[in-house]
Amino acid sequence: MSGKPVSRPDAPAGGKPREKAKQRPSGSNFIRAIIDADLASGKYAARTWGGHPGPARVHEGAPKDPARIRTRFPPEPNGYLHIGHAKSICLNFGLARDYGGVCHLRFDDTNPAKEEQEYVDSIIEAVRWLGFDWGEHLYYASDYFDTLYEFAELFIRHGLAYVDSLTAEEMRDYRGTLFRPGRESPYRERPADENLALFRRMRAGEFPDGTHVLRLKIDMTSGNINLRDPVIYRIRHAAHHRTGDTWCIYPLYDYTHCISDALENITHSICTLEFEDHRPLYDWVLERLADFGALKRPLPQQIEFARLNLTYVVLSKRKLIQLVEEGHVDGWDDPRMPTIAGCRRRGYTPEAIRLFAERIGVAKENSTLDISILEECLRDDLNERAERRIAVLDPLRLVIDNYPEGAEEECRAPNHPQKPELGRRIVPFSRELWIEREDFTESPPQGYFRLYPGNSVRLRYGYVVKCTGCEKDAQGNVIAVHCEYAPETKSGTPGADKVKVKGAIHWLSAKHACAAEVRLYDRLFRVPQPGSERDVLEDINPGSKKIITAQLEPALRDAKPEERLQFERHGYFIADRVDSKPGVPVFNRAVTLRDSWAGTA
RNA sequence: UGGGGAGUCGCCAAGCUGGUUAAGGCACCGGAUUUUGAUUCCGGCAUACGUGGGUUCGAAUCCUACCUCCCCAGCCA
Repeated sequence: MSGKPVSRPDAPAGGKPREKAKQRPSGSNFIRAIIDADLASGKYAARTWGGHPGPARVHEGAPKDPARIRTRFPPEPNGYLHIGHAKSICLNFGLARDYGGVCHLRFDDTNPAKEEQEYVDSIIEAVRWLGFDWGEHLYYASDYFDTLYEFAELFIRHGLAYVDSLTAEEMRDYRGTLFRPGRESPYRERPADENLALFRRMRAGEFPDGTHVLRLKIDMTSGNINLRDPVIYRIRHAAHHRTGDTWCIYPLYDYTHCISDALENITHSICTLEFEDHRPLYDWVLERLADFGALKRPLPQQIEFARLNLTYVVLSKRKLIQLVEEGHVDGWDDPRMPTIAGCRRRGYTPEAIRLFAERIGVAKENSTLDISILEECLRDDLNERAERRIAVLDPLRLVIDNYPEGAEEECRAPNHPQKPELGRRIVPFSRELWIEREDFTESPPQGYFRLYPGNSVRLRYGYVVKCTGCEKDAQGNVIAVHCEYAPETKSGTPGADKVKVKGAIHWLSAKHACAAEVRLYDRLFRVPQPGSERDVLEDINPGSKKIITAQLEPALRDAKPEERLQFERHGYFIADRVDSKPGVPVFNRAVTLRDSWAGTA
């Protein structure tokens, strides 16, 4: 697989003069500090077993080398992955890579009502596309249903779990509030054998949904509500995408996740901040199981970090689903969507997303990053790699009056200005060209150095031309610009540079150019915090997608699907992987070039 | 009226076993190169670490009080 490691930021990349001060671990973060300490203390050195030694069978995929650092990325297959998940993926897989460990991909599929195979498939594709490889370590929480069940009986036998028959509403009432302790359920003191019998009947399908649950017996007065006898099993007569109708009781997250981690010998279980309150429960379950002899120490430890927030996008699953289902976007992979699939189709590279994850760091402070940081990462990556091409997005006819009619010639344009090894291609030149409408004006603003009557510019890779005037239609719209060229200024010929001009514009021979569909994408939302002031739908940017017919240079006709190119002076574009046909590419604009000229727009 | 977290430059983020000129990135501002107003390059950019006290020769780092923000009352994850 293409698990090409991203170079660490503190790895001297090309000997840049960055190591002037004393070398600091710029990639350091609090999680690495924890791992470093665990490694230094030899916490995992003694681990030699290949799975838990409890009453349940050892999971067949149990890691063979448990002493290594082991992380996991544990999505619930109930939606598409987005850029926020990418942060977690890069973190978990990155840690494993840097510490010579492994990272598991585990589907947290304990709620059959929400989960689907389609999501499993899309998640696998997304993680792979990002460039990460879990090797043999693809797991499902549902792989552990048998073990989880056996452990539950263990809790019951030890008097630490009981079947509660309160209704959901009653249970909420008994739970208390944030400020008031809860009360114990009247069913709390059911004898173990009765609980066991009831639990088995729950499993056997004798009860309808919602009639009973299995709860851990911890502390109804705890200030931490997660410890007020959390429910660990509920009855759900629903088919599961993997286990079908085998089960009608399903374990809940808090109970499942920690045990799954332990069964896989995860060393560091990294999750987001909102689970901080759950850590005591995570530890409680595992400690008891270790006490029972069902698990061995050292146990995995949960570590929380701040999830990613980005301006101008929404990342909540609910809102994303709404955008798709109500048709505000063209599906999960709409190039304006912050999903991994959307980023891919927009033209993002896995490298750019990994670079982004590296740049933003990891900490526990809630923060919102500006989307421009992501965009800049794409530019950084594509600037290096994307070949340059010419496209005129808003064509205006330019006639070179002193150029022979019917004549044509070839101009050579390098594929990359800094990388001659990438070669060059031919761009035909003739008397009538397409130029960008915004590259001509009759009344130039201060500092404008493109075409206007009397001014000269260089036609990139071609000649210097001097504007002589323009033609207008009845409404006064400019329909053609006229100019005269200086034959001695052709690029690549001796003395071509003698004439100095400030501006250089791109152009295409009208006769040779081909028309193509180009989609200009902009931010999906027009405000930094969509939905914060009004309904999120009202914050949608009505101009987030513009479809135009642009003129392309001949070489662009053969662009392969997903080929990424820079359209000079415009930005980076990708040949759409879905809609491009052989010889008829359709391009998506991934991101514009930076433009420091204030006169633009 | 409970429990759990976080506050370092415009945005992220190191440092936090006390002693550094308080890393780095992004943004921004200069200037140089440039046939992309791109890229690249060079330079600048926190006497300041939520606030007030305290300990100390010395505190972003320790103590203390306070302020602000975030999360938690699913048989979701």
